[in-house]
Amino acid sequence: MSPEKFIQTKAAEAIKAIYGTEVAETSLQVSVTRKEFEGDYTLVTFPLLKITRQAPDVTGNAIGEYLMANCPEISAFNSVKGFLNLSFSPLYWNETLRDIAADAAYGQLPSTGKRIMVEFSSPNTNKPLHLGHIRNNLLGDSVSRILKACGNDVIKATLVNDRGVHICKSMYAWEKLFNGATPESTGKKGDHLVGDCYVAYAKLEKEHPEVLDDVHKMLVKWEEGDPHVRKLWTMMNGWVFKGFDETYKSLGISFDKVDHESDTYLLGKELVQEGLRKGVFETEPDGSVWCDLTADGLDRKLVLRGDGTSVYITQDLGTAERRFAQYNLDSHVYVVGNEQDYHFQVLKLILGKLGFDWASRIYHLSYGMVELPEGKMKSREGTVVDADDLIASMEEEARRTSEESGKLTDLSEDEKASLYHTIGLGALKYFIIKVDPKKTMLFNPKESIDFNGNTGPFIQYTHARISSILRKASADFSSADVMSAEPSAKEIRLVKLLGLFPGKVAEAGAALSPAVIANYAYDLAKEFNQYYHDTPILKESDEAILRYRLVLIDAVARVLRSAMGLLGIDLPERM
RNA sequence: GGUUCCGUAGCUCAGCUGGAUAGAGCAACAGCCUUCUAAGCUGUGGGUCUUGGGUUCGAAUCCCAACGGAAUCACCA
Repeated sequence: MSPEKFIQTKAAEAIKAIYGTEVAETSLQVSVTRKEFEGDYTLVTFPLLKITRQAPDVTGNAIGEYLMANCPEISAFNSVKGFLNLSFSPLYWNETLRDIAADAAYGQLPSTGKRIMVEFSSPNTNKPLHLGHIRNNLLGDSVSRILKACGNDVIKATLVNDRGVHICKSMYAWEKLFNGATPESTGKKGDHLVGDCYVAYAKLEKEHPEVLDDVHKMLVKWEEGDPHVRKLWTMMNGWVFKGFDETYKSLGISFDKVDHESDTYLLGKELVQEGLRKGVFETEPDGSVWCDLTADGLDRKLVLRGDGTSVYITQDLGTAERRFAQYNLDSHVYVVGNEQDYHFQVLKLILGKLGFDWASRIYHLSYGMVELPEGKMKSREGTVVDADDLIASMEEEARRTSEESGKLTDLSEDEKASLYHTIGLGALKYFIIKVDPKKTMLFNPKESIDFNGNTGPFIQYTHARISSILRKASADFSSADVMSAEPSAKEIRLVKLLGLFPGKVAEAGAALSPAVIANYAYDLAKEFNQYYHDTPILKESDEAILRYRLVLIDAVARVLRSAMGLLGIDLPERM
């Protein structure tokens, strides 16, 4: 039971005993006591004054005394204005630490029996991944891990946008301008080569607008299955997939289910027919089909063109229906930028009108754009921050910092390279994920991502410190008894923070916000560093105290690993 | 113009399911390495929480309005 819940339960008892009034436990407000005051948790008594009809102090003291007398876990209290500050006894914190230490899966919440699909990444195959995609990928990957930790069965899915006019543009430019260049012949990563084609096309179209007609003809040929166009398409997409695989691997991201739009773009047409039968949609004289959403405060939305071909939302309707049926989903999270807020609003509405009860369990994790100091990133103006370049520069930064410290000279080159990757990626991931997803965030390429302060490497470093102590510790603490310990104030603060972890996991899952976990991990690491600074852990002659400390810092390391693991960030043993 | 989101220290961000004197990091300045890893720790300065109303014992937090910024309202995806 969490400390908050414990106090709520006991305080409700107290109020019933003293004032004879039943209050709902959940209506009692309990928060962590502010640093300036004595105590661990605080019951806000202002709202109770109507019941007690007494001054705040009197009310606080009355409840405090009852709790002191009836709960061995409560060791002290003080009442300041409308705040009743309660201190837990060492017994309580020792129990908490013991339970955490004994729970190998601490932070993993009980199964909900629910299955959730998380769709993210969903790249276009006409250009390499950039910083905006990184935010999407990291959010999707992390939310998937968090929802899993919340006890759900999670399916990570992506829908590769591998067809359409934009893809044909790259193909057209390659045929006209690239003289048969291949990734092998140029030494370029496939996705970058195709990206170059796309940029070259944009330039070409500016000078010769008529080429767009040729591109449209190419798209028609693709749809007809023209062997030449299909062959070109398969080859160039192959290059891109290979490039993407490398980037995904480097980011540590994978999918359980990969859909391709070339397979799904015809889905949804039957749903349109069904919608017409149900009277949800209406046909215009030109044969186009619409959904009237004006009653919902939106516009009319096209769902099928006059020529019978699909639009974007048609296949999204169809894909959603297929996925819910095929995987028996309880809900579906789409990680897509906030520029598509309107699209998902419409998607949910239409699915609801079609009678799918799961429409209300579609969540759009809408995240803000990553902007540069000059403003938005634009592919055509060459102002995008390339994902591969960024990862490489982070690794380089990690190498520089590490070599300056000179601590790791005994590692092999492979071990070093792997470590720099871990640290560089940790810096990058944490930098992006610590920000509330829905906020637009700023990235300044001129100031490289920091390795000091509230950063990934700070937390990694904290873990490396703990690992170092545990390596040096000779005492065996695996079966240490912590129940008789008398923890210091700093130690209690650490235990208290450790106790918050499962609640943070639940909170992050409910809000679909990995930032909650990132901020928690930082708080814990910061608290540990303070403890580390003024407590020489190993220089303790009392074996019992030493073992208590080792159990404590081992638990801190474990929770840091779990928390950062939810963000997809590895913590090294040394750095 | 309609809708949605955002506005907190010089900069980047927490806090937002209402609670005590609004917190971190970076940058600046001043300290701490013969002591378990200084990617660390301690301290100083820095705020009309965009503005104005309202609800409340109590508002950065909830409601309304204004201002500023972003996105969107495609037979693009």
